[in-house]
Order: sequence, then structure tokens, then C-alpha cells
Amino acid sequence: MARDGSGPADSALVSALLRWYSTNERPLPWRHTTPWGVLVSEFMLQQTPVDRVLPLWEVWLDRWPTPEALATDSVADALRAWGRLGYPRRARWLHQSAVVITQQHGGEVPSDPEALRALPGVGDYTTAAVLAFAFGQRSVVLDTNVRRVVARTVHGIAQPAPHVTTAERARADGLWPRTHARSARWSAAVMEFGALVCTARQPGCDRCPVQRTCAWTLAGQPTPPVNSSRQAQYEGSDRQVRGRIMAVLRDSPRPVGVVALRAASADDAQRDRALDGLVTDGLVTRLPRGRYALPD
DNA sequence: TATCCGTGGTG
DNA sequence: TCACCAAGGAT
Repeated sequence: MARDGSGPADSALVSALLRWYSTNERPLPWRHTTPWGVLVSEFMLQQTPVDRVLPLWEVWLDRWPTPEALATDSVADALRAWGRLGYPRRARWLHQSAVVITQQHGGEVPSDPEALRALPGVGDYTTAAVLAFAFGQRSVVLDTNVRRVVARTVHGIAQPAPHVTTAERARADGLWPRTHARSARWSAAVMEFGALVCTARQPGCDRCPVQRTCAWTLAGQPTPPVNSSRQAQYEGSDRQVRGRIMAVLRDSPRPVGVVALRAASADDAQRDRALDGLVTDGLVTRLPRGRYALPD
């Protein structure tokens, strides 16, 4: 039977997972905080597990309880506080967003989709997430968890496409509850369900409340096509060297010279390449006489 | 649009 | 051991 994403089976799915969420929701601190607290959490959670974000989010919100507080401090402060969370460009984007919020939005995280989407480091997902989780608005929150749950339970495939397609978004919109409050809660519920039960590797189908109606299970849980594009090797990569350079600069209270950066890579060409990239990305400042530092 | 961007845990 | 995975975004 063809599914258009708005039939009674979908209503049953929504109701069942909302019920599951009512007794399985983790007490994460960003469930009850300010819009700024939500925005910080969303930046930190991009491609980063919850357990690693938790302690750092507490530190950040204590130190910078408002966008203005962060905007007043330097990018270097933000990069040091980001520590080893990964993707330090997120710390810079978050700092830049804090500046924009302070200067253009009166210090308040905007609740307007266009204004949110215009902030550096804020894409389609983060825009939808802030609308739902900070402002209780209806938005179709499509993250990796949500997309996997919908792909399986509704579309009957093990994995969603590599990127969100127009058709996928349209079908999800048909599935999403119409009211603001129910939509926002559903977004959190389906995301939590994907993170805790309908996981990527070993889904807990024995604990799943919608196993009987799951399209993927009914189809015999067909395995996904083999992933043709493999993840690039990290060991020895420019990426690894960039990370090491950032670590040296974070740990140094003053600018460093090339000698200190040799610890990041003994390969002069690779080290220069990585440094150029970091300078271009605004994560490192090149000073006179061959010295380097984190940006002001 | 395919690729790049960090880091650490895991099966 | 090592490839995959984790509340993506920018170019």
C-alpha cells in the first residue's frame, strides 16, 4: 500500500513514540534553558556525542550566560574553552553568531527562521532545532537520528540518503504534527528514540514500541547498499596536523614560533599547508616575525 | 556537489 | 585492528 506520510499508520507512529518519550526522555540540561542555551547546545552537538558535550555545555553557560557575554570576550577565549570538542570552527562561528545577535538582534536569539538561518554555522537543521526546542514552534527537525527512524519505520529502508532530499523533507512535513506544541515535542521524541533505540548499528528492536508496524521490519530488515565512499584516513592527515597546531596554540599563553609548531608535524610542507588553512579559516592569526596565535 | 573539517568511543 | 559513527555546515 502506498504511503503518503499522512495516513492513520503515521498518526499511530507519532502517538506511540510520543508515549515512549514520556517515560524515556533523558534529563538533558538544554531541555530546560534559555534560547541561548539551546543554541550553544546545538552548535556543540553537531557531529559530537551527547556525553562529550554535557560537561562543556555547563562550563560555557556558566561563563557566558548570554550572547553579549560571549561577544565581549575574544575568539581565543572561545577556542580555548572549546578545548578538544572538535571542529573548532564551530567555536568561532558561535562567537560570531553571538556578535551578530548582540549587535543586530538586541542580544536576544532571534525566533525568526530567516534570521536564524543567516547566523554563521547555522544551517537547516540547527534553524529547525532552535525553532522547536527554544521557541516551541512547529518545524521539521531532520537530523541523522530522525532521518534514520523515518527511513526505517515509514519508508522501509535501513538508512536515509546521504543528504536530505526535497521529497524526503516533503514527506516528513506530512508526517509532522500540525500544532506547534505537539510538533516540537515530537521532534524531540523521534530524535531521542533514534539516539537510544533505533540506533545506526545495533537497533534495539526488542525494545521498540512500533516494531509491529515498522516498514523496515515488515520488509525483513533489508541491509543498506554498501557505502562506496569510505571515510578518509585520519592518521597522518592535514586534519590531524591542524588539530595538533590548535592544541599547541590553545595551551600557549603567548604567540609561538615555527619551532614550537614542529611538534604538530615534522613535515614542513604539510605544516605550512595546515597553517595557511587555519589562517584562512580565521582560527589562527599570523603575527610579524613568523609567530602565530589564536585570534582576538 | 563531493569533499573537507576534529575527536574519541565502539563493535 | 580499524572502519564506522556521533543533534552538520560551508564551499
